[in-house]
Amino acid sequence: MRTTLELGQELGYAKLSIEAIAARAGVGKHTVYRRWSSKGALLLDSLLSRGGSALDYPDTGDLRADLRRQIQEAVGLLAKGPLSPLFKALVGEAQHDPGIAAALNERFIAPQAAKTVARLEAARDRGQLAPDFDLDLAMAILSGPLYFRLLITQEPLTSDYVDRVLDALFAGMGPRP
Amino acid sequence: MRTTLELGQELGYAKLSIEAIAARAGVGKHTVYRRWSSKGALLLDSLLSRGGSALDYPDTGDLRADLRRQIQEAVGLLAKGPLSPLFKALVGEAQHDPGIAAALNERFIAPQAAKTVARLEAARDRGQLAPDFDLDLAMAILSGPLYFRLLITQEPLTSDYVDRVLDALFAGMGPRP
DNA sequence: AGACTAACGGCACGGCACGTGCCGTTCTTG
DNA sequence: CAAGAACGGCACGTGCCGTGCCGTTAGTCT
Repeated sequence: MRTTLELGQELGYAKLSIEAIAARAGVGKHTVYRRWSSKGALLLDSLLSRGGSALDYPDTGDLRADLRRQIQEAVGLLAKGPLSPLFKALVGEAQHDPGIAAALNERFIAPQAAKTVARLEAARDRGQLAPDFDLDLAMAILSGPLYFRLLITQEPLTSDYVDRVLDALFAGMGPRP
Repeated sequence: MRTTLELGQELGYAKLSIEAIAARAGVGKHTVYRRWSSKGALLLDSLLSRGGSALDYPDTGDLRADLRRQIQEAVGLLAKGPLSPLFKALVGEAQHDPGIAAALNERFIAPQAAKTVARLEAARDRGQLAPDFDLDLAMAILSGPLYFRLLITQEPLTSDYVDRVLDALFAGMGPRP
């Protein structure tokens, strides 16, 4: 997995081959195929083994600050760090490999989304949010524009942009009497 | 281009090969390579030749209804139609091919986004929106969650979901005295 | 301790699609 | 009507795929 990330950063996902990974790692191809059914599955595990756990939510009581901090951290890892191209390529791979799509969702997207929703829920329970607000939707409105920038328009994800999304979200989310 | 879409729907993008397209079309490979530099470029042109133009905005004066109608139409084409898997695969391809990413943006995403912004602008000029509202951001908040569902969580894009996103957007967008 | 077995690294193989030559033919253009 | 470009067809070398088959190593069980 270490070699996968190394070679992936050097060559890019498109030119990355299991053959080259095995050779560089000093390993037979069988040993790779025995554990991973495809290049995508290998990359998913490789990426999750790095920093997948680092994305935990703080709960300082200040919802907006907590959201901001966690998102900035995720953006730093997935959109700015050296692994960003590989993560994007993995999402790309998910578009034509249902197995990868399912695994990516199950092991990364869904847990991450659940954490966001849980944090929103905590805030709602404390009366910081309108009780009828759709938390899943709020999560999507928060994440959606960021992934949109990352994957579609490919513009840089500045922290200013994150703040603007947060502003917009809270403008429609605040406690309504 | 017709053969590309046909074969693409049959085999899926991953198994689609220029070799097979040329053979099915009764054409030499040179003839394909002369016009398109990659499978992705060919698919982009093929997709744009279909229904790319059908996504124009109505302007009935009712902003919400117009947005809703245009989005439902786009969703029908890109997320529900038979070309949906190919469109998703193209976005996937853009993740590791900067040329495709640029072309996709320039020829599809940006024009579409510009239309949305223009429609919002018209509404703002008529006083239907707060004058200080960030239209580009509004567009992203509208599109983002939809692409998020389409590409990331891969859940179905129901018209109910579209409506909920619209609701959320307008809750934070309405004219503020 | 020793025997058994599963996993291993290395190598070779057939298969496929890539991208690019070269052929002789057909179509377009001036 | 002549020149040249574009064409369909075919073949080639290349790279990686996924899978066999070796002989060796490492872990397990009694």
